[in-house]
Amino acid sequence: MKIAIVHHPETTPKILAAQRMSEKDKLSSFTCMYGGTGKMHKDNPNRHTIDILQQMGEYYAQIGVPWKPQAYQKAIGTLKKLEVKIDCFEDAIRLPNIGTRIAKKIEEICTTGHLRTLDNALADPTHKTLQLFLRIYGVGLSQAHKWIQAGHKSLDDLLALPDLHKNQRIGIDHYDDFNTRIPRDEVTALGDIVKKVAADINLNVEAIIGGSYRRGADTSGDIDFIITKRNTRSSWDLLSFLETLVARLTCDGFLVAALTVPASSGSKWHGACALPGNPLWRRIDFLVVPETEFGAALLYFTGDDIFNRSIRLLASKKNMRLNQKGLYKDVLRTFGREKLSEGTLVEGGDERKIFDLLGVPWRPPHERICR
DNA sequence: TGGCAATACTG
DNA sequence: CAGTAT
DNA sequence: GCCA
Repeated sequence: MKIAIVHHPETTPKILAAQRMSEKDKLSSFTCMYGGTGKMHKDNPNRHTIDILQQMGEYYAQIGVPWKPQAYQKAIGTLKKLEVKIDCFEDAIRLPNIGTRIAKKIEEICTTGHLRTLDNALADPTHKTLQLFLRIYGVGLSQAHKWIQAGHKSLDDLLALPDLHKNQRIGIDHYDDFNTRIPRDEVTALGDIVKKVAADINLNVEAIIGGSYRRGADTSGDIDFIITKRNTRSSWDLLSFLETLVARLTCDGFLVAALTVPASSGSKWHGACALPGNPLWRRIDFLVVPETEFGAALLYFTGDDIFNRSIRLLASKKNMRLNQKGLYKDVLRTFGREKLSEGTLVEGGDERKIFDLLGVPWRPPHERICR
């Protein structure tokens, strides 16, 4: 007897095509699929709107409101790509990542020149103090609030405290240093010193500068080093090298403070360095990675953070997981998306392959500026 | 209306 | 663990 | 705050 093959409605070619389209549409909403150059031309017609929304987002971040800052960042990302001025609710609301609330604010900004909610917020003297304290390395909302609650108003007030944590004291002592942008040329010069010493210790080691520097920025907030060594399969293989490197650079007077040191199985070192003859302390981070994780580490340390979050979210939607060590597949999660299994490693060594496996078009670092 | 990245180090 | 950092 |  012949068995009739009946297409289930959802498997007809037409429907399948439609489903593929909807898959594609879903993916197109991920920032990482398009990236951005971050080049905000001085003539961007929305620069004033962007500036105000930026402050509004920062304000929410500073008072610890969850998720809104990210929403503002995404909205700003949309405006930055435009070449036309958006000055009314109707035009704004059509744009991706701009909903009712932000569209209203855009209209207010364009008609009055400012945002009343923001003006009120920034007029609050307590908030000024909060902003001051939050820019201390090692100080977050929780600590800043406690200090404000206790009546402290200045960095000098804090320096008089007997129970400051080690890193907090460094953060305050070098408050201005750490909050001063580093010109690209200086990052290059600082990097050359590290590279020279690294090569002197072990020729199989490669040290590259990631972060905003790799994205082509002309100033950076800190220096992010990714260090790898040929034929290594675990970051443990690099810990002794890192120890030697840090010792040598400290001895040379280049490294001037250690803020965090890797655990026995760890991989990151945070601290400060200074160019000979330059009194400014600069934040510097080392991430040591085995060759097998180099691509994932590079992706992670190149950022920007919006790009990272976007591509990691995309991975998780595909039942995968992306972290600084690699891309994993078959990750099991609960209905609440809580992770149940690590998944199996698919790729870690090659940055391009990770893009490919995720279906994300490769883009050079300077096109990963999404904020 | 629920989800929004994922992980390392300090105290 | 909560907090801070990337 | 925005989006699926």
